[in-house]
Amino acid sequence: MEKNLKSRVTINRLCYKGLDIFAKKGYYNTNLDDILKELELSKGAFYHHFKSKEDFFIHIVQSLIVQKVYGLLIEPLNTHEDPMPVILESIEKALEPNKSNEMVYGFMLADFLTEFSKRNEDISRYLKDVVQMWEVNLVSLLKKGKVDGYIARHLDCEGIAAYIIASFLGIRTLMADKNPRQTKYLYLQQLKHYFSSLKPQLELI
Amino acid sequence: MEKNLKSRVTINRLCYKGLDIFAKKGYYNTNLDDILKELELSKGAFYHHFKSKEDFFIHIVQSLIVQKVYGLLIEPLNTHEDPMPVILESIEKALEPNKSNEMVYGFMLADFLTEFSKRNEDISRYLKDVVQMWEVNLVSLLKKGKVDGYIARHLDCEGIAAYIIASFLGIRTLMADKNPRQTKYLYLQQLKHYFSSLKPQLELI
DNA sequence: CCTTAAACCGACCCATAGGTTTGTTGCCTT
DNA sequence: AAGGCAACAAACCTATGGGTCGGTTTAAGG
Repeated sequence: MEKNLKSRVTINRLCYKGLDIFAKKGYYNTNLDDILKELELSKGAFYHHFKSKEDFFIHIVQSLIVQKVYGLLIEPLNTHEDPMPVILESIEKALEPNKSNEMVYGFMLADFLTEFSKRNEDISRYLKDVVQMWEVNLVSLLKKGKVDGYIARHLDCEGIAAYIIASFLGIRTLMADKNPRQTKYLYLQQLKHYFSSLKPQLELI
Repeated sequence: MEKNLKSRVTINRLCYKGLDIFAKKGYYNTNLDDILKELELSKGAFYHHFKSKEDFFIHIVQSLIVQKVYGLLIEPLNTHEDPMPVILESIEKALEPNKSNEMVYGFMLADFLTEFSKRNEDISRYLKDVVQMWEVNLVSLLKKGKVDGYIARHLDCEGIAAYIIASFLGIRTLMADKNPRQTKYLYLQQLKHYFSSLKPQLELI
């Protein structure tokens, strides 16, 4: 195989498998051999492509995680309809278990955020950037929704966005145990209910 | 000093300082020497009182954390008034930074839950028990609130409780960065708003 | 071909941190 | 007062895991 191509293939295999295992077991609870063994690669191969475990993970964040969050939570927001059902649907999709690989229950931003928040400020920053990207887009959509008459005028869009994000990050903690399907269902029901309370009271106009 | 008393004093000092540092830096990012150095104690002292680091933490959970959660989030629920302001106030208190020691922003159940969820099933179980204790009491109070006419009849108390807990666990992740006071304020505003949407619609009766 | 460098191998290094062991101090009982 | 055991000190052991380094294979170019 062509050198350059082979290199990219190896890097890709490392990143996907890395994210898979990191998401399942956590970053600090995963050692490189866990990943390398499954791919039948050696330490030498790894350190030829990445300068450290940390560098490796940052690469994963910037390629795979950003892309995942963007596809699941941000890109769908690009709409001109009522924002609330759109947000609801995107969150529902993001909480679905992923069939293609065995990644458990959607994605893992919340877990990584907590795992790194006290241990690695650099990685934390990258992860927070991803969340902020989501937040900015949420706020923007909510404000548009306000203008379009889908959301009551007196409400605070930053607050709503923070609340949505908080509940989303938190529900993944609860889904880790218990009946995840059930928990997810209960959560979405309440989110929907909360959303409906944000509508303008038409009779007051 | 009397032997038995001295023993209990040392155990107490270890637990308080341990929880303090664990909460700040995380369990796995804290080594025993970090704790022992500050207390001017030795490994020998530690392993005289606890059989392992894990055993130590479980002891902390069962004594300090349970007590903290109980005092902040459960005991206040023991009321006959409108449940919603009571819940709101308890959460507000729990998110307050602790002045007496330097423990940052209330308590740390969410952080520990995530930290252990993929690394130590035993400890996870103890922590989940604490959350469940909260949940049970929340549900119970909500149901009473329904009977007393503070909450609309058609609503699902389990769902509401799960939603409250999820948003509470998640907001701590957001408070770790950004402006914590501001984030907390925004969150409480929205929680209040969500609560107000749970009231029965009087005119429909 | 035959050199060169990228891609990779795998043994090795070494810092970290949980846990052990041996020894010392001092209260408490008899 | 003397033995004994609880409470601690501190040197030591050892597994783990990130990172290194010299060597080997393989593809690209002259």
